Amino acid sequence: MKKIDILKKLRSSGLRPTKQRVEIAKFLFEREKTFHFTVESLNKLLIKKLTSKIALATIYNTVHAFKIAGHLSEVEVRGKKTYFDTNISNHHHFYDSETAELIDIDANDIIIQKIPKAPNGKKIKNVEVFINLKN
Amino acid sequence: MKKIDILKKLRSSGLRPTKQRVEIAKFLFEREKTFHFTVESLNKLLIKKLTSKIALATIYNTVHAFKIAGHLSEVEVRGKKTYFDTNISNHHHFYDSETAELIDIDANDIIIQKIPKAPNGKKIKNVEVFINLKN
DNA sequence: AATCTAGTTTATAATTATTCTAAAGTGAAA
DNA sequence: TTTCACTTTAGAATAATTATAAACTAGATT
Repeated sequence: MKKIDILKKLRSSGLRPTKQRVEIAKFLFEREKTFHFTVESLNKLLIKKLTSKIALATIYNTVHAFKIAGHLSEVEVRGKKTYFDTNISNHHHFYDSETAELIDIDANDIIIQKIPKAPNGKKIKNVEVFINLKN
Repeated sequence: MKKIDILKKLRSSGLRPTKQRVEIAKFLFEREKTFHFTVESLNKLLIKKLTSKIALATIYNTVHAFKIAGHLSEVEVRGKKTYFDTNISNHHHFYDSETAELIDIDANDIIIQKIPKAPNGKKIKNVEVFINLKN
């Protein structure tokens, strides 16, 4: 994803392309593979990469704004920190609690044959499968 | 579940049946249906039910001890608070984010046809399906 | 280009869930 | 009934996240 596309992405979702947002967006979206992170891990990586520091609160704000805009998804993992994923397509996860690491599973690699009806007036928003790993 | 069984349950898992543990165990396990709760919600309910207050730290300790002993399971829901479930059999959940409510899904009500192999030297510990609901 | 302004960033304080601490209390073995 | 390892307790500490409010800035308006 090129700089011009980063700007487009931000503007089209109503986010003013500030210096900080552009830096974070470049870091997150200019990559081939999907990327899993927490705000803390992202902060550390940004400190290494950038010369000027971005305030932690800004990273929280930005990640949240990207999530609202649909550019990031939040992953259903229990634990202290919240995980985010640059893969916003419908998919599933392995979770290795030893290493606190997430691995994407393509939606096509899991087929659910039988599923219950949603209760009383509710609808199914999405189905997420979690495969917890051990050694 | 009767009082004598509560005592057995505690003793057999190496937990000294103190006044507080017995009260909490009675509250949690003397019921027909499975029960979902957070430490906060449990605390509020216990305050209503009991005459003497149990320290919040004790509720944390006890719930944790019950979980280690296998009498409770911790549910994988993203969010600030940790959810526990008196249903310790292998099963799945609906999650209604509007009401922050969990509903059990019997393991037999979901059949997974295809599942990927665990990565490099890892094994599958368990598979948990989450069905997120909307209105 | 200078001005303006709503939206943004920032440092720091506040909040919230949870864990830690260490002193006082207690089940149950001897 | 004495003893002691295990528990409970109140309150402090920790850690992730959110709120605050002052300073800053992208981009529209003049």
